[in-house]
Amino acid sequence: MPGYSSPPDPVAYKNKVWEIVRLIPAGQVATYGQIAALVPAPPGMPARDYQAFGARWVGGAMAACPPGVPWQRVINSQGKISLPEGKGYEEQRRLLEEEGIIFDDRGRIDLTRYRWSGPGNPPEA
DNA sequence: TCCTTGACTCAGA
DNA sequence: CTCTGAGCCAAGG
Repeated sequence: MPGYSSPPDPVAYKNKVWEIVRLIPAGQVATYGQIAALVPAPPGMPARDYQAFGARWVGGAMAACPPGVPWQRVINSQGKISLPEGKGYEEQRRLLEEEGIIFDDRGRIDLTRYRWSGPGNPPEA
Protein backbone atom coordinates (compact mmCIF):
# COMPACT_ATOMS: atom_id res chain seq x y z
CA MET A 1 0.00 0.00 0.00
CA PRO A 2 1.16 3.47 -0.73
CA GLY A 3 2.69 5.40 2.11
CA TYR A 4 1.23 8.84 1.55
CA SER A 5 4.41 10.85 1.24
CA SER A 6 6.58 8.25 2.91
CA PRO A 7 8.67 9.62 5.76
CA PRO A 8 12.42 10.18 5.16
CA ASP A 9 13.05 6.68 6.50
CA PRO A 10 9.89 4.58 6.21
CA VAL A 11 11.38 1.53 7.88
CA ALA A 12 12.77 3.44 10.86
CA TYR A 13 9.49 5.32 11.15
CA LYS A 14 7.44 2.17 11.25
CA ASN A 15 9.73 0.67 13.88
CA LYS A 16 9.33 3.78 15.98
CA VAL A 17 5.56 3.59 15.63
CA TRP A 18 5.44 -0.07 16.61
CA GLU A 19 7.74 0.63 19.53
CA ILE A 20 5.27 3.17 20.85
CA VAL A 21 2.21 1.06 20.12
CA ARG A 22 3.78 -1.74 22.14
CA LEU A 23 3.75 0.58 25.16
CA ILE A 24 -0.03 0.94 25.10
CA PRO A 25 -1.40 -1.02 28.06
CA ALA A 26 -4.30 -3.42 27.57
CA GLY A 27 -7.69 -1.86 28.12
CA GLN A 28 -6.53 1.48 26.73
CA VAL A 29 -6.36 2.97 23.26
CA ALA A 30 -4.39 5.63 21.41
CA THR A 31 -5.23 7.60 18.30
CA TYR A 32 -3.14 7.76 15.13
CA GLY A 33 -2.52 11.42 15.83
CA GLN A 34 -1.40 10.62 19.33
CA ILE A 35 1.08 8.07 18.05
CA ALA A 36 2.30 10.50 15.42
CA ALA A 37 2.79 13.10 18.14
CA LEU A 38 5.06 10.69 19.98
CA VAL A 39 7.18 10.07 16.90
CA PRO A 40 9.75 12.75 16.05
CA ALA A 41 8.61 14.84 13.11
CA PRO A 42 10.89 15.10 10.06
CA PRO A 43 12.73 18.41 9.76
CA GLY A 44 11.18 21.12 7.65
CA MET A 45 7.66 19.90 8.25
CA PRO A 46 5.21 22.15 10.12
CA ALA A 47 4.02 20.51 13.33
CA ARG A 48 0.40 20.88 12.31
CA ASP A 49 0.90 19.27 8.91
CA TYR A 50 2.94 16.53 10.48
CA GLN A 51 0.15 15.72 12.89
CA ALA A 52 -2.28 15.44 10.01
CA PHE A 53 -0.03 13.46 7.67
CA GLY A 54 1.92 11.69 10.35
CA ALA A 55 -1.32 10.04 11.34
CA ARG A 56 -1.53 8.55 7.84
CA TRP A 57 2.04 7.37 8.06
CA VAL A 58 1.11 5.69 11.31
CA GLY A 59 -1.78 4.09 9.48
CA GLY A 60 0.62 2.89 6.82
CA ALA A 61 2.87 1.48 9.52
CA MET A 62 -0.08 -0.30 11.10
CA ALA A 63 -0.93 -1.85 7.76
CA ALA A 64 2.39 -3.69 8.05
CA CYS A 65 2.07 -4.27 11.76
CA PRO A 66 4.29 -7.24 12.77
CA PRO A 67 3.22 -9.85 15.35
CA GLY A 68 3.54 -8.74 18.95
CA VAL A 69 2.16 -5.27 18.31
CA PRO A 70 -1.28 -4.46 19.79
CA TRP A 71 -2.44 -2.75 16.61
CA GLN A 72 -6.03 -3.08 17.76
CA ARG A 73 -5.38 -0.41 20.40
CA VAL A 74 -4.77 2.18 17.71
CA ILE A 75 -7.89 3.97 16.51
CA ASN A 76 -8.75 7.27 14.84
CA SER A 77 -9.31 10.57 16.65
CA GLN A 78 -13.05 10.03 16.43
CA GLY A 79 -12.71 7.15 18.84
CA LYS A 80 -13.69 4.74 16.13
CA ILE A 81 -12.08 1.85 14.29
CA SER A 82 -10.71 2.93 10.94
CA LEU A 83 -10.99 -0.46 9.30
CA PRO A 84 -14.08 -1.12 7.22
CA GLU A 85 -16.27 -4.08 8.02
CA GLY A 86 -14.96 -7.28 6.52
CA LYS A 87 -11.41 -5.95 6.52
CA GLY A 88 -10.47 -6.26 10.13
CA TYR A 89 -13.11 -4.15 11.82
CA GLU A 90 -14.81 -7.09 13.48
CA GLU A 91 -11.51 -8.55 14.62
CA GLN A 92 -10.27 -5.29 16.07
CA ARG A 93 -13.51 -4.64 17.86
CA ARG A 94 -13.53 -8.16 19.27
CA LEU A 95 -9.97 -7.83 20.56
CA LEU A 96 -10.73 -4.52 22.23
CA GLU A 97 -13.90 -5.80 23.83
CA GLU A 98 -11.89 -8.71 25.23
CA GLU A 99 -9.67 -6.13 26.92
CA GLY A 100 -12.69 -4.61 28.57
CA ILE A 101 -13.25 -1.69 26.23
CA ILE A 102 -16.90 -0.82 25.74
CA PHE A 103 -18.28 0.29 22.39
CA ASP A 104 -20.96 2.91 21.86
CA ASP A 105 -24.21 2.22 20.07
CA ARG A 106 -22.58 3.57 16.94
CA GLY A 107 -19.46 1.46 17.53
CA ARG A 108 -17.62 4.33 19.14
CA ILE A 109 -15.16 4.21 22.05
CA ASP A 110 -15.19 6.72 24.90
CA LEU A 111 -11.77 8.29 24.47
CA THR A 112 -12.18 10.42 27.57
CA ARG A 113 -12.16 7.18 29.48
CA TYR A 114 -9.93 4.76 27.55
CA ARG A 115 -7.40 7.07 25.95
CA TRP A 116 -3.80 6.20 26.75
CA SER A 117 -2.06 8.88 28.80
CA GLY A 118 1.20 8.32 26.98
CA PRO A 119 4.59 6.73 27.80
CA GLY A 120 5.60 9.64 30.02
CA ASN A 121 2.50 9.47 32.20
CA PRO A 122 1.71 5.81 32.86
CA PRO A 123 -1.42 5.04 34.92
CA GLU A 124 0.62 3.02 37.40
CA ALA A 125 3.84 4.68 38.54
C1' DT B 1 -0.73 8.53 -19.51
C1' DC B 2 -4.79 9.84 -16.47
C1' DC B 3 -7.66 8.66 -12.58
C1' DT B 4 -8.73 6.34 -8.32
C1' DT B 5 -7.48 4.87 -3.91
C1' DG B 6 -5.56 4.72 0.45
C1' DA B 7 -5.63 1.89 9.19
C1' DC B 8 -6.11 10.33 8.99
C1' DT B 9 -6.70 15.03 11.24
C1' DC B 10 -8.12 19.69 11.77
C1' DA B 11 -11.02 23.86 11.15
C1' DG B 12 -15.44 25.83 10.15
C1' DA B 13 -20.84 25.68 10.13
C1' DC C 1 -21.56 15.84 18.28
C1' DT C 2 -22.03 15.49 12.99
C1' DC C 3 -20.76 16.87 8.18
C1' DT C 4 -17.66 19.00 4.45
C1' DG C 5 -13.40 20.26 2.34
C1' DA C 6 -8.42 20.57 2.05
C1' DG C 7 -3.53 18.75 2.54
C1' DC C 8 0.35 15.28 0.22
C1' DC C 9 2.49 11.20 -2.33
C1' DA C 10 2.92 6.69 -4.72
C1' DA C 11 1.24 2.49 -6.83
C1' DG C 12 -2.17 -0.07 -9.83
C1' DG C 13 -5.61 -0.47 -13.67
